[in-house]
Amino acid sequence: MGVTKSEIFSDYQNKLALAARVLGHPARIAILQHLFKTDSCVCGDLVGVIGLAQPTISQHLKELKNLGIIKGNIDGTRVCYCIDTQKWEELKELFAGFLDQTASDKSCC
Amino acid sequence: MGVTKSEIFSDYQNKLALAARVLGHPARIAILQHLFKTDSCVCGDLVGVIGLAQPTISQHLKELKNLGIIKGNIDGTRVCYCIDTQKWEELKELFAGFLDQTASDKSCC
DNA sequence: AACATCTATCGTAATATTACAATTAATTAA
DNA sequence: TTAATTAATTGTAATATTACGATAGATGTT
Repeated sequence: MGVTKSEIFSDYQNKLALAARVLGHPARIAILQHLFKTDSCVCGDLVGVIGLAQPTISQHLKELKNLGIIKGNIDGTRVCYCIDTQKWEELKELFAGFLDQTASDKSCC
Repeated sequence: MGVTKSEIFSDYQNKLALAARVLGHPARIAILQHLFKTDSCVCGDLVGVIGLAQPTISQHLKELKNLGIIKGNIDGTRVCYCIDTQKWEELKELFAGFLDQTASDKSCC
């Protein structure tokens, strides 16, 4: 065990959970915040800004890239990352659709 | 290692990541959807609705309760769960504040 | 070419998560 | 009281995640 039984859930449930899981680490939140803050794309200086080793940052960037919300551009020996605004909007809609649910007052608690 | 270095991140970053992590499992998404859908609070029939064993559901409910977004009410031998609407609004605001960020067009990618 | 710089990947250790069987605890029903 | 019902807890196995040292690969510099 220890493995999520994705097959018993809907595509929507899996998709939303996957996206939430990617946001579920402070380093990835910090990376995204930094990418939003700096107008120019950020490269390896994320390692300096956030206090984690280079391979760790690289690993987090990979997960963000896999989700699709950031893009990487090779620029010499450097790699320049930025938000994929299209995908970010999709992410926003995905979460909004879920979070906008409202509970009925018929609740027993 | 394998342990998140929470101490190097801000309270906001940790708080948001923690909340996202709780949403980061399809069973918990399914539980929340079911609680929203059924007007009356749901009890152990979550075990029937979702295809997981009772202790597993109980464990997921515990995490949702820890985050504060659901409440449990003891009703005989049963426990009745529902959304904590106040906390749900706070969660919505937390995510909205983060997701509403927009990237500048000065991006290099 | 030789060296420096930057990032990705590999390997691995420590820890966390997921799932469930078995059990316990609490309440209701007989 | 005894039995039945329901949910939480405990224990544990399988897997995933996090972090980083070491290394490789790619590009730029001298």
